[in-house]
Amino acid sequence: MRTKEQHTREKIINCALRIFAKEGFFKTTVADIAQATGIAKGTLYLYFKDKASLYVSVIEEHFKVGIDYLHEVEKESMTSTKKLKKIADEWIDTMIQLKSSFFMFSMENINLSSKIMKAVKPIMNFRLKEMIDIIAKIIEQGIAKKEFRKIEPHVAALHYLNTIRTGFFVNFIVPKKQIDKNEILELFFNGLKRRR
Amino acid sequence: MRTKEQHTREKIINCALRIFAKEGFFKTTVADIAQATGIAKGTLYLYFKDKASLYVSVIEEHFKVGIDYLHEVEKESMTSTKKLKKIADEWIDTMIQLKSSFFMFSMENINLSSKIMKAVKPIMNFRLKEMIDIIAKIIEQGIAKKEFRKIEPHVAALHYLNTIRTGFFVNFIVPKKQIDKNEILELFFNGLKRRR
Amino acid sequence: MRTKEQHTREKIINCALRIFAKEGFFKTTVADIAQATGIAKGTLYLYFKDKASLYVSVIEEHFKVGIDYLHEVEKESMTSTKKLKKIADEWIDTMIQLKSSFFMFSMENINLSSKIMKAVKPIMNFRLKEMIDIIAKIIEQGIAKKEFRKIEPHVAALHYLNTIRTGFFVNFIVPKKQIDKNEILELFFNGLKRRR
Amino acid sequence: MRTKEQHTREKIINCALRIFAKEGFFKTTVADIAQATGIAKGTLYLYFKDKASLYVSVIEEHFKVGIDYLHEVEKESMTSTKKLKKIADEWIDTMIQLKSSFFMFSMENINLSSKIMKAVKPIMNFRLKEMIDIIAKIIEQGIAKKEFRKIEPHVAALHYLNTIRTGFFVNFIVPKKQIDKNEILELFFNGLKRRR
DNA sequence: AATGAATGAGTGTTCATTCAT
DNA sequence: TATGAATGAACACTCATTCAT
Repeated sequence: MRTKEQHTREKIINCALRIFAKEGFFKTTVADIAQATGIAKGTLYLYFKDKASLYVSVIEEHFKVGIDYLHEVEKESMTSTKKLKKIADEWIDTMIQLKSSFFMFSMENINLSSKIMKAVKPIMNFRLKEMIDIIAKIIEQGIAKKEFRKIEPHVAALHYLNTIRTGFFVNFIVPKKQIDKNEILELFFNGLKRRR
Repeated sequence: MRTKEQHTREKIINCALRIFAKEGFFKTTVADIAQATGIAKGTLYLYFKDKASLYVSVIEEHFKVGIDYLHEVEKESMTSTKKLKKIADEWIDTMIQLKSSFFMFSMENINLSSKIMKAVKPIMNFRLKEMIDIIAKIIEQGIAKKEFRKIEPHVAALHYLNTIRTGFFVNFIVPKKQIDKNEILELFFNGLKRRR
Repeated sequence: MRTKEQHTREKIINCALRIFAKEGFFKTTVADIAQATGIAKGTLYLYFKDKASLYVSVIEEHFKVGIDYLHEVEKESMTSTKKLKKIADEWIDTMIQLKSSFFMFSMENINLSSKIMKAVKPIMNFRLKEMIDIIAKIIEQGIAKKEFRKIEPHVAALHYLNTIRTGFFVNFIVPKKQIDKNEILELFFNGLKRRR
Repeated sequence: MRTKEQHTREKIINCALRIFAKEGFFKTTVADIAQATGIAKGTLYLYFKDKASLYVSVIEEHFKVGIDYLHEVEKESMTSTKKLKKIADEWIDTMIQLKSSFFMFSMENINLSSKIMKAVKPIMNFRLKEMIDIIAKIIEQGIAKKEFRKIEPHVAALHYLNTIRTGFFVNFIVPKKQIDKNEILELFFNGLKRRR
């Protein structure tokens, strides 16, 4: 059973996610988030110590959802290729909807020297490694089943995330609309294929 | 011949680049830039309308340098693979030095909805396309010479830029040196290779 | 018989006294007092209209205790000198324990122009006069019994309170530890003594 | 020659003194001080790090003026009694004008546990001791000249400062003019007198 | 052209107070 | 009676921008 408190907390995180994603940390005001959530500014501080903690919580939640999804798909009975396609499709769509690659692949900020980022960095790093591990596991299974050639699975996993990012940006940058994410994914899978 | 004005302008841009790269747009204060440049805050406004324009100028300059380098390498007589490796090496090193992937590959910000980004976006988009065109040209040459299989060169070019980005982040994310940029790049090139 | 209501009220006042004394009016939060009392913030408002009224009540109670004590000692059968010594000892100890000269002699705040102080001022004034009257009575008795020379008893009473204050502060300000309150009191009593 | 900067700084301190004295630290807003000084809020921060530093500066300045005055009077050729009377008269008048005993004798706050007071405390303590030393010196001279009996001069000095305070409060507490500052002071001096 | 003191709009955060339960 | 979540007014402080010199 969900208490009201948890509900409000989640509501704030969800609204904050959308705004942080669109505006970034600094342009986002606490007032914006409160208004979007339909609560008073002060109320937000009952749930989060300060703006930075909220940001960290949003990232943590966002990663959690992502990692849960990875686990879920990993357990399904499909070829590794299909699993990776499914995940990529889902995530690219999510990013398109949010209009932001946001945290999940926003490793940019990792180098910002501000206080906030110093707090976010270890969390992101830890979670990112978790993600990479799960993806690497899927890739290992694919190697075992001869779907892929023998490659270092962690390297391939990182490259996979990179490919998803490209799949998102292709919508904004490359003009011809006929290009779609499948073309980019094909590029990735080709790199993994066994040479005939 | 370079006037003093041009000299000051360039000096500001160079100092601003370093600070913007490290701190990001919002954390960077006009005072920081002025101090780093060794001029007064007010002076900065003689050269740039406002902080946002300075940011735009910094990006433009940064892209210009990048595009010039691309043109230069493109003209050299090497295999396309070697050209792309050379560029990737150079850029990853630059990013490591700046401790930031900064603009060049910071397509993230492209979706930020703030005023500044609205000004930056078309410029970045335009320049990014210019970059992609040159890289696509190199890839096309590779396809012609049977180095690469037949793929959409613009898509591959975007994927190439993302891969460079990943090659940079590997240093921060996966601390164990078992994964390095070359492994990531190799995976990318493999995706382009013809199947035997 | 004491109702539960009265009990809670008194408990709040006692806790508030300690906190107000240590932190002052503004640094003390209603939440602090509620927590120290072991009640909810809202409950406090069932007993006191607002923070200022609580403050006023605390002062009133504090004065009441002081005045009751004065009456009590006044009735005892001792020389006036002994009565005054007894009172001074008791009060200096209390202040040292509270680590604050607090209200009793904190006429400072009397000049603060804030709303709260406007409410507190007449109460403090009234009660202070009551105190001074009782002390003056003790002094008058001393004069009658030739313990003291003829002086205006109200003036002497005020000076007596002043002396107690000095007795407290001497602990914090004058470095040599060998000085104690008795030395200060001696200074006071000497002023009252008849010249031989 | 006084620079403009020094002038503004002093102006801020003077205005702040009046407001802090009347309202206390917490009720005083930075906006109030800025407005009274005739400058913008931001300008104030060019001269003082924050509200607390301004407060500290105000206290320091206030003590400086007081200590300078003590030194000045101490050097004059009068009896010690006359010196102490002169100082008391001057200070009580100043306090009446400021409508606040403010810092000089506001030893109350010395026990407040807030951050600000933690910064102020050592400064006040140090300056207070300086004051007490000068007054003690005057008292010692009085003892040497047989004006006063043998008493611990530092204790007497502290008591003297408290008496001045009382001399000020008499105006607020006992409205009927039957008690005035001179009566209180006389009582103090009597305590110092040698018994015939 | 260059300065840097002055500005004031904008923001994060606190906390006394209320009110539905 | 008691609660404590919710409120929002109030305030300290920052910083891009201006302008008199």
